[in-house]
Amino acid sequence: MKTRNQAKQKSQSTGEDDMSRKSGHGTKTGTLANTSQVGVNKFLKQAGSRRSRGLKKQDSYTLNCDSADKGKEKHVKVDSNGQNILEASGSKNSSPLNTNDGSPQQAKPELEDVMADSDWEDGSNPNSNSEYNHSDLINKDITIEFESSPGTTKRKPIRRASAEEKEVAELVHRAHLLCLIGRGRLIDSACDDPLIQAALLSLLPSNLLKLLEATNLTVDSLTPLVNWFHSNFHVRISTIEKSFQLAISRALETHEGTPEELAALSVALFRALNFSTRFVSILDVASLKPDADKCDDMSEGRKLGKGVFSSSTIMVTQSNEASTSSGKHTAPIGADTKIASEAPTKASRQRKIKKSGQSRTISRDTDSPIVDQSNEKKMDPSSKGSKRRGDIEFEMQMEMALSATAAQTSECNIDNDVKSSNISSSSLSPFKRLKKIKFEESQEISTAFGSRKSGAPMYWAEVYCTGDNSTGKWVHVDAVNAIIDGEHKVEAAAAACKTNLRYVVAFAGQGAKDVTRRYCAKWYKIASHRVNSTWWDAVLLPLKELESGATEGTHTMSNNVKSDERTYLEDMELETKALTEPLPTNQQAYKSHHLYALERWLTKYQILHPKGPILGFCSGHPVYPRACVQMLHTKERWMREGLQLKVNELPVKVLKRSIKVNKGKVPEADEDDENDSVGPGGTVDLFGKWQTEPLCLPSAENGIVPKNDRGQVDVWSEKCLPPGTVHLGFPRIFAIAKKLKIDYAPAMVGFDFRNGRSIPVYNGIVVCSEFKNTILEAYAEEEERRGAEERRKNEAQAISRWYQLLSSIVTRQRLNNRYAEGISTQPLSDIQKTNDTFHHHDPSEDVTEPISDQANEDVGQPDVVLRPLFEEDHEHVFLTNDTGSNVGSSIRTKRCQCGFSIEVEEL
DNA sequence: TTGTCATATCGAACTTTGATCCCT
DNA sequence: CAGGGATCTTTGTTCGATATGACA
Repeated sequence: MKTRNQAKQKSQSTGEDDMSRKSGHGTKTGTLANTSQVGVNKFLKQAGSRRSRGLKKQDSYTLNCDSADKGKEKHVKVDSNGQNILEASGSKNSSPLNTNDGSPQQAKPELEDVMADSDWEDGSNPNSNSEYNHSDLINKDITIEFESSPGTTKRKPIRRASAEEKEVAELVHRAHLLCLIGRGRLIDSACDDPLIQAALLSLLPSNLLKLLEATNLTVDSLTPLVNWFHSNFHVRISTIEKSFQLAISRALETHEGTPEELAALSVALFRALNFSTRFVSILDVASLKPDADKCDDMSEGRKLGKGVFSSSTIMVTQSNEASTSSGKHTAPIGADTKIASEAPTKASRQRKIKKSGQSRTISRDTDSPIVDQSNEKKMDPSSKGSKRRGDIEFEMQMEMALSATAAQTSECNIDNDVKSSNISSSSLSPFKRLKKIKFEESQEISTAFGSRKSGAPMYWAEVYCTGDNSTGKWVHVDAVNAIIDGEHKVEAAAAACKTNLRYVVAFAGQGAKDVTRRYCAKWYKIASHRVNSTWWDAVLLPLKELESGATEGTHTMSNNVKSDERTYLEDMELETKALTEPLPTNQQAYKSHHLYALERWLTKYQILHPKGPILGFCSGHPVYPRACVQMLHTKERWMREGLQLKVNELPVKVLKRSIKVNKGKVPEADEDDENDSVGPGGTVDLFGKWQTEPLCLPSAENGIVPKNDRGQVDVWSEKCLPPGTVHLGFPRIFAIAKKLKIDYAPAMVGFDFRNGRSIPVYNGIVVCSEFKNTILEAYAEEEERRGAEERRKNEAQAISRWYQLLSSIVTRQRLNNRYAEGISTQPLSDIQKTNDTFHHHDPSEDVTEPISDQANEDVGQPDVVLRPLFEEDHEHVFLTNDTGSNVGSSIRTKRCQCGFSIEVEEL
């Protein structure tokens, strides 16, 4: 039975649940394999339902399946799970059409269940008419009617994500995070490769090698090194090698590589020079919110390979849509409709982006080849020309990006304005060129490349600089773009490329540390896009230790700051940053801000206490620290938390109770209620936590359990137990207490909703602690007795059924013998033979033994009872000693030799 | 372009302490 | 006739979060 309370607990403990599973002592079924399976199943199910969502929109579809089942018309019905279920009219042996979705191993009974259980949407299907002649339509084309033509479907159906979809999105998010952490560690360890480090050192000009001897590393001393790296290594888009180790070696050889590889090389170089260096990466992870990928987070789709098609295919198919789709796609109407309706908006959006100049950069993404390949695959061979033009476009963009980054290096002024920091004046000319090309090209080549929000700084290094002062700090070094100490620019640059800066993780020594705070000024914007921090912290905890262990003192030993202090100082720095976020300028940001609060955005059950200090003003409204926001509850609610109100506390807030609650009960009083609802019973008094104290219930005295006015104890938690009492949550235990005449109270543990009302749920009893052992012992004894009794009953029933079975066999044989002479007498002789072998048993011997023993050793007991069956006109005779009885029970089983038995209770 | 506001919608939380019939 | 067990049915409201669109 699921009580509301339990359900609530379950929902609240989702985070911990995962943690406990992770640590191995979770639920019984919480093995890693099971957990994974559950997650994967959800995902697959989700995928299936997503695919069919388009179909679901229509009422029902019919299609001709000539190849599959010639001459038979099938009605495709799509159930809520996305499985296509076919009914072949007039044919019983129809089988599910083997479409892509749905589970092929689905058994037939299940299928029937699905058909029975699913809510069929009523469709105006003429074929369902029994008078309908099937042959008439066999060769006719099927017309599919859309409710509105694709061109006019402007308004998107607003469908909000369900809880399940959210859960799946979160699972994907988590899994993706783990993968990206794994990737980061892989790269980090590649940066430690001594061969690569040595090779890099060998390339370094001698003047830069002096850095090896540098005692106090400063930001300025890094500049020539970074400039050298920037001028010697260049960005290439694709990578050929599959292993990162090989890829980085190749990048080292060719002086070209993906941004990821180059960033790794820079890290390796810094490490070769004995700098404490981390490899830092933005984890561009799949969105935590369902369906966010397709609208605002295309990079995530890109990373996952999920959005790749949705972005690239549309661009290409847009032009060929008419020619390709009409012939092939008859079934997946919904999907095509969706694409068709979405394509224009996307294209326009991308054009918008381009116009605003945000497509300045090249794709530095490692996954770009995937995108390109998929583009190629999706493209028609005939559209090869457009691909070429795409290449030209891409080259242009690359050139543009390089010039842009070069310009950035020279004049990296601190500018919060995204556009101005990214598009320097020198980069305008290639941008114009690109625009011109785009203008000249027909729309079909369009934006396949520019659509991707690429070019965001994704990888860089952090070098620990002791500098002139004694404290030192981690310095952002983006060698690929030749930016040093530009941590404040990262957020803007990422935002310009529509990349969310949700997770920035620094890797070192196989460990990892979340350093998002360093780069993120507006935490409130990303907070809701990050996973449950409990889980994330638990994941990072061991990695953080590894990381801090690795970054200790690899630099010169002369610095004053010790390694653990270094970690501590950085933690403090990040913490400080977290606590000193600037006040947002828009009011809505205060709604869910973790640091600040406006009174107007407080919820019904919240209050400011104490009301101050005022940290500032936003549009004239005072801003208070979020820490002053306190939750309010009713007296009863606090009781559940194990708290009670202090004496003489007045409610800090009084809410009007909803009128409608009483409406149903007192229909006559409607008008009165509406007019004046503020009565003593019409209000809810709310109290803050500061008005409460630990619950102090009357303690048990003289073996009497203090009960509430309902004669029970509400056991919301252990805290709610009166002192000196224990909760014994066992079934039927109240009977023991009753029997022993020990005072007890039923333990109510929650409510269950049935018949539209809440029903209390009880679980065991509450008794005084001194009786605990007595009751438990008696309970164990009683349960044992009950168990034995149940066993005895089961066995007696088994025996009885054996008797009945064998009797009926014998009877049947006898009838056969009598009325069907000559037909297979063999079985009878077998049975008789069996009987004969047991004939030496004396029936009176058996009854002296307990029945349970008989049943175990000699289940059938046919020898005793079968013989009399052959006698005609049998009357049951219950011998006085032929009874079985259980010790301590007044029930006796009387048994006739024929097998008939009856239970009687002796008075 | 961004912020604000209104509106719509969904999910979550909260609410809260049986009645009746049938069999033994 | 008492007592125990099975069965009945599956609320309704409010609030918060979020998406969307209009407008400044």
